[in-house]
Amino acid sequence: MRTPTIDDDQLLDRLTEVFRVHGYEGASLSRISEATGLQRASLYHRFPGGKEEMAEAVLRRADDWFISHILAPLSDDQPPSQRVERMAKRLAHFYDSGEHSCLLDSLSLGDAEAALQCHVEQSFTAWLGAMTAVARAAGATAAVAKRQASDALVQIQGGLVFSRVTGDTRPFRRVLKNLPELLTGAGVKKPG
Amino acid sequence: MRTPTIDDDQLLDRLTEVFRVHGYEGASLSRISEATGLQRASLYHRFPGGKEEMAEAVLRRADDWFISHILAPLSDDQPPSQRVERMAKRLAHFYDSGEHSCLLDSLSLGDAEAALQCHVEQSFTAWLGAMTAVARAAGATAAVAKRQASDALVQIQGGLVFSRVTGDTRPFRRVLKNLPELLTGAGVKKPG
DNA sequence: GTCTATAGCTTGATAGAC
DNA sequence: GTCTATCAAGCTATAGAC
Repeated sequence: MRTPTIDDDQLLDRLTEVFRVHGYEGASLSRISEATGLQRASLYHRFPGGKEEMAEAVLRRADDWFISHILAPLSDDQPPSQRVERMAKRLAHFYDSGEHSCLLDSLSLGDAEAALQCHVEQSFTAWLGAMTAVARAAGATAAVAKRQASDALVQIQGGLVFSRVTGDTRPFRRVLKNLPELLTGAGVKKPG
Repeated sequence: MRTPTIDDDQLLDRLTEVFRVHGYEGASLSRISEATGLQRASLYHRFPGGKEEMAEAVLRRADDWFISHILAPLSDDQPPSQRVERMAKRLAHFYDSGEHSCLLDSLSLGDAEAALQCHVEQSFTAWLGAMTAVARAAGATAAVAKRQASDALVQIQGGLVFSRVTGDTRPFRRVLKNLPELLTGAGVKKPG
């Protein structure tokens, strides 16, 4: 390389934030260039497919992180309620306690390319499936588990919308706290 | 007028849909022109302030409808649970059972003008206030009522996001059905 | 692997005819 | 009150130097 440059991880971090905050259409190359410190042509060197490839790369990496840190631990051998508690804790980190909106939500609005929208839907479905499985493991029937998982995703996404519009993250944090009960029927264990 | 033209109500209908589906940035004048059948210059004749004035007009009309049809009836003299049931029924119509996303959500993303974002937040707050009041009327303390209203709004918005991403409107419809219990503690009355 | 420069198109907005 | 024609600015994308 000729001059020092930003590494892939940092680059994807910055890209993720731009897409998350501005959505697909709002994430203009000017904004991306400003956020990453790279000129247009450099961005096209890293992502020959242009803006859509950038969004796909961002989604793919978010998926990887989400699957390994949040979904996979949902099916280990601990008690279901503890698995959900851990998911809630990691979701709190992932969304910065509600300060961050959801990339899937941002990219689902409006006019992202069809392939992107499809990817978003699949990520959503994977999340739903993992939560359904843990609800089943906690003893729910298939139908009830599916309903509980949908309700959980509804409340998580709604909490994030609420935070974005009002700036008040308390409802989102309340949702996370109530996730174990919602998904496994297990109330929070009070010591003593 | 020289030639027949679209009336204000129809025009605002079309505009509302474009902003709802595409968000503020995605609602380009080309799309608006196509959706309304009016050329750019004609749109500027109706809305001298341009795109921002169009969005403001759309928001203002949505507010009017929402306040008179949904919020005002929340504070009449019927039993609280019946007021909420009526709100749920009208929300089902307003959002076409979840097929329509929320204008407030769409306009809150990304880079709508600051004045718009402020308007969106105020509409959200008015809705919260009306639901808080009906929860109080049902006997909740101020703190509990506020929490219930926030939870209701979280679930409504989350249900709409869920519908938009997955195309499955069932969770949203379930949210509406459960609103009376959530806001007033009244289960659905089973006849007999 | 970055940069400058620019092509070609779309955007939001205006001017002026009818 | 609509239209055609146009503007300057912004957009995505590319060419080519270093």
